[in-house]
Amino acid sequence: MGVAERKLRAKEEMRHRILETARKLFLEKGFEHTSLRNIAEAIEYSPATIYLYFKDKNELFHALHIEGFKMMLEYMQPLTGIPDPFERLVQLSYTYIRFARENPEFYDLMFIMNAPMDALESEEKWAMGDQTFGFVVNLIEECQKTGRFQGKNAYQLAFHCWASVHGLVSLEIRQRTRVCHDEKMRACLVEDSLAYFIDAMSKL
Amino acid sequence: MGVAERKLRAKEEMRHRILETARKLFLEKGFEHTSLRNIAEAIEYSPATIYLYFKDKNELFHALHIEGFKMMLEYMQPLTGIPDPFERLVQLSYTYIRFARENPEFYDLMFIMNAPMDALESEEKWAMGDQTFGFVVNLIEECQKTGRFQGKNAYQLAFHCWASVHGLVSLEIRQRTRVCHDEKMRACLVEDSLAYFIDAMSKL
DNA sequence: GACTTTACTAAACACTGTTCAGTATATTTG
DNA sequence: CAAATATACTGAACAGTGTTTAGTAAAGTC
Repeated sequence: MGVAERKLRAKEEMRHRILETARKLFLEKGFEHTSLRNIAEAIEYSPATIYLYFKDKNELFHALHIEGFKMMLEYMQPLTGIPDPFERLVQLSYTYIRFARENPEFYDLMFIMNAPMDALESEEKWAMGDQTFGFVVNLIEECQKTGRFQGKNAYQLAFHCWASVHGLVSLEIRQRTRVCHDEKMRACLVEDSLAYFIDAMSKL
Repeated sequence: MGVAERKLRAKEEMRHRILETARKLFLEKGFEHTSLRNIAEAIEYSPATIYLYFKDKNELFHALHIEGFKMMLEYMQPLTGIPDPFERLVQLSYTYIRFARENPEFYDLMFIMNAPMDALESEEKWAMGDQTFGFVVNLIEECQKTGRFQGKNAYQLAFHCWASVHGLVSLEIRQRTRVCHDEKMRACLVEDSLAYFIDAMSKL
């Protein structure tokens, strides 16, 4: 019964091809300016075909949402080599910002846009986000083992870290750093603010 | 020549009417789900009429963008009564969060969405944002007069404050606080994180 | 009363996401 | 092998979007 398997493989391949093309177009022209018809044209199929592989545009978004988290986890991988957990936390902040800057469209999709959140009612879909957040929680807990952050809730503190760095990154991505007219200062606005945050964490 | 004046008044009134209706619909159904045709129908005019008063949808957005900042400044007004500048800064954070929670659609438009930013190439359009940001910068400078934040750049520090609070608020608005499954903890995630921030500022 | 300006609109254009009847091909069955 | 069925795909349509333009009817000016 090799036929059924071949068909299944072809089906998955097609799904993959749609996803690859979607990602390419999204990164080229941004999410707002990429339509299903654009993607369909790129893969040389009719728009209706996409609906045979994805429920709707949101499901396509969500698939990329997951891809984004996988990418981010790859960014985080090298950090496991750093022995001191607090230094690992510091480097995590830098890596997070680097990920956001190198993949602004993905960052947008993962943490700013609300479109892919609509479909995220079912629990299991949160798996990737949970895993990434869990990464931070673990890090905080390891810091606590070395005597840091005593008596603090690890989840609470992880959220605090996330929000602090996200605040910087999201303002930059959405061009709100322009309130600072001095171009030289604007260039290091995020870095300097991050330094304040890290300093505060070290004193916590 | 009262005719020209009356016409001008009527023109402004119409502009106002469109804006009021747009705001009402935006707040009712959200930005994504409000079209120019919806607005046109509500004011009982043709969609094309709106284009006689606003260059395009972005200009309409931008007008509401300004309204949002005016609202926000009103929220901030009572704070001037607080004598201690640091306490004023603390209360500013609370007020900022309250504004965001009471007017999530406006907050979205002002600080998260990128649609209205497209049109914001010309300098003068930044006036309202500048004024609000200036409010924070002044506050930091007043704190410095009482001995706080010595040797720090006021603009830099103001951005840090803004980003810290924005990080919290934007994650909440875009439903990313859901990574925390414990409902009880989720309820005070933002407040507790803000407490960390304020504590850090007091020690700076 | 004729001329011009103003305010407005119907209709179209080029898009968007989405659905569905229909078709051509591939596979299974008698 | 031929007939029946299942699969993969599409053209065309639907209902919506922002935007433009030609044309109209009323108001104001001379």
